[in-house]
Amino acid sequence: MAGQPILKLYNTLTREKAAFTPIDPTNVRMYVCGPTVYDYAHIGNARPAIVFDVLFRLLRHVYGENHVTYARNITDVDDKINARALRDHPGLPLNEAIRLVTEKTETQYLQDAKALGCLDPTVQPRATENIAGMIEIIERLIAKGHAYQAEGEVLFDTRSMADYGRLSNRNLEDQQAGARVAVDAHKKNPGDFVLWKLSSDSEPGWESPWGRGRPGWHIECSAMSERYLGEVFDIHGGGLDLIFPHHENEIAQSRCAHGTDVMANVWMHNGFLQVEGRKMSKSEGNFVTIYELLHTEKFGGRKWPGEVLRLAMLMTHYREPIDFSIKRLEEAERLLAKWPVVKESGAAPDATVVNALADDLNTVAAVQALHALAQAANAEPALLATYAASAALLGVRPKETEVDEALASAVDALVAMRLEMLKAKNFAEADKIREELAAKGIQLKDGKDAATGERVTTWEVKR
RNA sequence: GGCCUCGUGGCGGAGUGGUGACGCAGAGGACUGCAAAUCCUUGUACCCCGGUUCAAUUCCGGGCGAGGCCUCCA
Repeated sequence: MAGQPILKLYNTLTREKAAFTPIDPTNVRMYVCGPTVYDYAHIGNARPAIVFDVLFRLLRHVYGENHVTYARNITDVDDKINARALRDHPGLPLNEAIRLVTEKTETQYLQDAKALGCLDPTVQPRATENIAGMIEIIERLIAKGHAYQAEGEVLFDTRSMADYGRLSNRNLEDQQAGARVAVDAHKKNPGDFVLWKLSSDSEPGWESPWGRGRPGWHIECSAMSERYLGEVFDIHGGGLDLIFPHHENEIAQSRCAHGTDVMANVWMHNGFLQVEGRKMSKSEGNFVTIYELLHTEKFGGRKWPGEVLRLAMLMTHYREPIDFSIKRLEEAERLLAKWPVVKESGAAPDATVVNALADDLNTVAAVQALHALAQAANAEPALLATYAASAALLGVRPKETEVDEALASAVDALVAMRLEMLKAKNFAEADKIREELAAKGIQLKDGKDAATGERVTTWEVKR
């Protein structure tokens, strides 16, 4: 990896930024908590998808495309899913209703992620396909004295782990001091959490040594990360809100089951977003899904391309709060309008862009550097290859398809016709052509030939 | 109540103990038949109150404001 930048990442575990050293440079492993598939993903859900997609791209650049494993789970067992299934498909058997909900939601999520320019993770495991692995971990935890059965549940015994709470910087005493921890009589300690709970006949369930039941919330990630990334891996990511209890409890389960000092070396958490200066919530009436932004006119009275949403997200550092606003989206769109659409070139990306990203994913600086590069490339086409490779690191401006040849020659013909009309000072007809093309999303750009002073017209497809 | 984050111009955002990065928008100009695109020029800011200091936006303390977690919400 000679000549590659030193990658620095902020680690929630240590609360500082440090140089990143992979356990195995030929297989860098990252796990990110994915969606629970019971409803459309909202714009807040888009943030980790985009942020960790950029990290995935950067890791692939630094360590090689085939030397990074990125796992993002699909949580398809959850009581919210059950509730949604009962609500939406009351006539169907529960299992079938659940399947309808999870399949539909998962498909939508994958479409959303694609529209946002995210690469597919290496693996996208489903919770329901990893129940056996979960049961195995729970058995190990019981055998080692870290879990116990009580009233139809298997619970993790938080007191059995000396340094429980390290990630979130909490101790059990503080938890008890606050009066908001649910106290259940059957728990040994208020902070103990469910690993397995029995299901009634009307609830989905799997056979286990403790009876027919279903897993607790956190255990799926322990099982799936172990299966695909091993007992200890490099990076674990997710939203800020997952630090406690989700990630704390994942760590407790995995470390106690495996007897390791850490679960993942680096823990990364993206900040939250607000919408137009207020927190996003259904009661505020500013709750907006990715689907609505892409396909409806709910936000700002118009649709927004996924690429605009993506860039708007990357204009702020991932750990900072974002105020998601129309103004912000408009700025992102204006920037993109100045950036050429290009095919990946295979050239080396710009060092300024790479170094910015290598510094704890400083997408702000990277966007600025890319903007400067785009401007330069507009003036000097030789720079386009570098620009293309740099844009690809951020996942913007990809040319998916070749320009339609028929369209191109048709437009060229109209442009030539317009120039003739202009020579004849037939402005009305000439402007009509310009307007008609604009209505089709084709922007004409008049310039002047430096040598002859004659009008030269170029064009590009805006949307 | 406990733990944690943030507060720079209209907006997005750097940064520093002592000359107001940069981008977007705005304004003015060039170009144009008119526009768009492009190019040039340009104004406006460091939440409040103390303290340290020759000097604080930058360091320390206290407020205020926004937000997160402690309630299976990214």
